Amino acid sequence: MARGKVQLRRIENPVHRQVTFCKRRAGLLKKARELSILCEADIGIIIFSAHGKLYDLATTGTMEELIERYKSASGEQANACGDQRMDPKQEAMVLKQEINLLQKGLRHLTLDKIKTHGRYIYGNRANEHMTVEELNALERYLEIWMYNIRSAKEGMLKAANEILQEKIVEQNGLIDVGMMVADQQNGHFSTVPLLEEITNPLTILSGYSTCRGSEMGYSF
Amino acid sequence: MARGKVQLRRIENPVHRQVTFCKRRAGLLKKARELSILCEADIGIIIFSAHGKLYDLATTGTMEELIERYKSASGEQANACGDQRMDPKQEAMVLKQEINLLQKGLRHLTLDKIKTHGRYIYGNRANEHMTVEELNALERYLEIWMYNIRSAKEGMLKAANEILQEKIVEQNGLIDVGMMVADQQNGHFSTVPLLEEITNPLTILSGYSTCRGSEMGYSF
DNA sequence: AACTATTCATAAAT
DNA sequence: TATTTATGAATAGTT
Repeated sequence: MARGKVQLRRIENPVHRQVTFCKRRAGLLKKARELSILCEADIGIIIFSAHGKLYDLATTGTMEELIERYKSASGEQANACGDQRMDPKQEAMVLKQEINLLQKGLRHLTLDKIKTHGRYIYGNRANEHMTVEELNALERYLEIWMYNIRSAKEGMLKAANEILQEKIVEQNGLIDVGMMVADQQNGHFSTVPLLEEITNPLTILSGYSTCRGSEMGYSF
Repeated sequence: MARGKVQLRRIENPVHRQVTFCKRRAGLLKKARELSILCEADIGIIIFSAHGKLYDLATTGTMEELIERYKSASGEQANACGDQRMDPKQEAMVLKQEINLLQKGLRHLTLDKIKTHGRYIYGNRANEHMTVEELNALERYLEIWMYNIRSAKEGMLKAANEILQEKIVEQNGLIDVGMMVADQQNGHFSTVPLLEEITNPLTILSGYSTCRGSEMGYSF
């Protein structure tokens, strides 16, 4: 809104994103309070930050009361599970099959947990069984998935390290490193290693590559 | 805001009040959507007009899910993780959330594969991003899942072996053992650990707890 | 519903 | 993190 039009997509720079989150969150809550006063509306707002922190507002009474009111007010329509999904492409087919597999596995797992109270007992499972074929397909799938998850985390860590490096180079000195870290972090980077430890960011993650399931033969 | 500063009190004129309610309500929801996109926040808004009409918005999943998440996030007090199971309704919620997480991860993975043709490139992803929190949750989930899959397969192998033993005792000879194993496995059991290696299944996972990202202190 | 004149919100800089 | 400022957005009052 100021100093340049804003693009409606995720702000990549984590510092900018955090600052914007604070400002706009405050703005949103202010608008909600105004609306509630000007027009006699009862408003509840729930905000989870990307880190999972909760911010909320209830302009009348408590959030719980608003939630109850919401449930009775909204629960009047058909309770049909609106699983509105996905692209009308042929890719949807593949996705659906994958989801089916995942959901079958999920039921499998969940039932296991319930039935055994945390202790796994083979053969004491509910009536839905997966074939060895399905288990193997799922296992292969999860391995790929896991690998990608760890790659994603690695990528994020690398990106964070690059940002840190830039900042450090910018300042051309180490005196302020501690301050910079504190400044950058907004409370989140406090445990990032110091420069000499992250010259090669990948080394931080070296532990991952040695315990990555798909590369060990087996895995876990 | 325009043509005169607004007083922060109930608008007396009912027509003005209604018009303002419409305009500002739209503005509030727009702001919420923007914030959710720009900063990867999950936002739920409940608005009751003065006459009790409900307007709502959930930027992620359903309002019910956000409410459940709100309850677990705000009521972090007495919910001491006694594994005593919740009511079926709540349990369904948890299940839904798990499925959502899985599906989000699934889209994430699928898009990655498409976009990069097998090579992972951080930052070149489609518009759906997962937070590190979500990635960690998913990773933990997949680890458990994978463990159970392998336990299941192990159980099957054990059962197969028992059948084998019976057969052997029956026939009082060893000639057919190799065939039986090959038949059971369908070529997929080759990487399953042998029984003595997994007497205590938890040890299989012990390596992970030391290299799991969420326990390394990096929180973004 | 449109249209402005204003005020407001806020991105970037400090 | 707080303040400042230039600028885009939201919107009150009008048509």
